[in-house]
Amino acid sequence: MSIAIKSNIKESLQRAFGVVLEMPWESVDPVVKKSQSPEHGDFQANGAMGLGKRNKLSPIDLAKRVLEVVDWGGVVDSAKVAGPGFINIKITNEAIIEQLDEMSLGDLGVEPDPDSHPVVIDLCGVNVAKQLHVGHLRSTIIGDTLARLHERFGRRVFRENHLGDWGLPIAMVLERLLSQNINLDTLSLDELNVAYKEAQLQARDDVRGLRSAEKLQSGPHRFVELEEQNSGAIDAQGKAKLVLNALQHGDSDLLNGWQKLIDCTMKSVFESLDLLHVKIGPEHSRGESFYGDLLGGVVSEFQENGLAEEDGGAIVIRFKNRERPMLIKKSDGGFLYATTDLAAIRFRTQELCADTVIYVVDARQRDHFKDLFDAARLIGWDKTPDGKDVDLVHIPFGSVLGDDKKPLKTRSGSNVTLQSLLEEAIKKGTDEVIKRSQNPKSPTHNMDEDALSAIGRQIGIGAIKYADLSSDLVRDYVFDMDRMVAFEGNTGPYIQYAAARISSLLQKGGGKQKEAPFVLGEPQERLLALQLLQYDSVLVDTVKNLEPHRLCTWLFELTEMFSSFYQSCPVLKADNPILINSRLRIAELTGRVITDGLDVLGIETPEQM
RNA sequence: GCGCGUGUAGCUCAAUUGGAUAGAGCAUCGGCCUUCGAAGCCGAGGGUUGGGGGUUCGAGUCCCUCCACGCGUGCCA
Repeated sequence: MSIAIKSNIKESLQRAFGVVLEMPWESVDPVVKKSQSPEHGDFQANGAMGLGKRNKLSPIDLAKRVLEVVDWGGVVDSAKVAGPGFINIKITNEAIIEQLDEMSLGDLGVEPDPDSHPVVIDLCGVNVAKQLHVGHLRSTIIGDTLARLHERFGRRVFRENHLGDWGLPIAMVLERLLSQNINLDTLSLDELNVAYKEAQLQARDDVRGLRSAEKLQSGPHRFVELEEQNSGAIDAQGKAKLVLNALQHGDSDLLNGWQKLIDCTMKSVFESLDLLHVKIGPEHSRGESFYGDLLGGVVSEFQENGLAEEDGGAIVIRFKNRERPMLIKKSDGGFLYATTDLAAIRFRTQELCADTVIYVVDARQRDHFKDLFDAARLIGWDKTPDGKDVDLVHIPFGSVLGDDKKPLKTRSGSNVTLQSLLEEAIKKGTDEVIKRSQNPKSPTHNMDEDALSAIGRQIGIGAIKYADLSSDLVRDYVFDMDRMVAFEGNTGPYIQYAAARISSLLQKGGGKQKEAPFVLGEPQERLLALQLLQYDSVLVDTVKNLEPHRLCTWLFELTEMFSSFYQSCPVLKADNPILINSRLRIAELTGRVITDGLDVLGIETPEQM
């Protein structure tokens, strides 16, 4: 793969630097990178500058001497010293073709990760009794993409949907529904949600508390349920606490009702998740209730190890380098959200034995996860039972904003439900597909309505997901449906479109060209080939940094290069059969890579659109 | 107050982790459908990278400082 070419170049240079500098070659880093622009060759080595300075040599002289002794092993066409000591390297077409061949015959150059420990990804974060809204969008699709990315390398992944399914808020809504004699079997999520809000209001006695609660935006449960924060409403809360207490002691009637609330919520949630084309189902639900019985043990484990202390009746964990402690037990004996997360991190690292635990949660939870991870390190849950170090990672993504640059809301000020958002995107996608199918020259011309709307869904959803994943995750972004579904430029549909053109081309061209020799005559062919060879290293780079936008940017570049190639290099109408077959095979490989890459992003690739 | 984050073209965003002339997409302007899908291609203009200092062969990137905005900050989740 490109890795092979790049690592060959790197090793050749290491040995050459080693000879010139009279030092062990393994310790030399020639800093080999892909060149930014073709005029600087295919690869460049920047190591001569730093090495020259450290060894009191002129970087340019050093680079020149290195080039005098280097043995490239046949992959390099030319190498020149430029500027202050860059080495610009152009590789031979033969080397590109050889790697391309290998990539095409194998698994696109992707090498499996041998790590057998599972990866845990905490994502989605549904709250029982609430619809999914735009706040859940990012956690869900980023998390699913990171899961797919690891799975692409053969890793085992646990998608953990850490449901907000336990605690006082749930007890409150259950208490209210029961006291109103509402039939839980026929309950809709809308009704449940209304009851939830009413229960919140009932439990709140001061207007200021209500206002401040309304100002809070929505998102995954772990940072949104502050609506409970209030000082009064003793009565309603008192009743709810009785219900909670009975629940915790296993009252079977109440547990039965509680389960119905969950079923009601999740039925609707899974409909939305299905539309979103993410692999999250009932088997991924492991909510707060799962950890309910473990909380007391977690607290005492910290206490027994001298890592937690009593303070004003509460139990806190203190950290050396900061004032803020982590509260893990309230003075009234209750446990907190942090306690549940500690139980979860223990389960994930000690029971599931994951060596990577990734929390895809809003950036506002930074402090919480810093505390959580430090606490886990204090007690040793940063190692698996078999002694492997665990990567504990928080992916702090930014908020979704409306065009007023404030957290996205409807005109009436309520939260935008995910379902309505998805439906709008699907409608736009479908309208566009139908419009284009009117054209008799379009391959979609004779398709029936169902087929067209299936494609419209893939396009609309793809547009939303690509828009979300294609920029740096930590930044807030403005949700602009029109821009996302504009389908031009750096968008999901632009990439899908290229793949659709490729499948048409292959259909007309009579199928795949498995063994056809590659010919790289035109510059567009060469550029496309070099880009294709980077697929594996881009995936590695993306998973290493957990930054899906790297893959997006690369796929967009690949698509641009293909479009440019396709414009200037006739395929089926090329001069001779060798060229035709070569270009068909390049197109086919490009199509496979686009489909594979989009799949990692959780985006479908329609055959026609 | 303290902590964290963000600031790049009119707008939305990149920048291979310190590399060469800061790149794309929208929008604007100009070309290309009588050859494989124009959701496309080719080209043009557009920048004091929030300001100021510093580190070095080299800084959007690292350090200091100031500014603007956002978020968080002990018994909520």
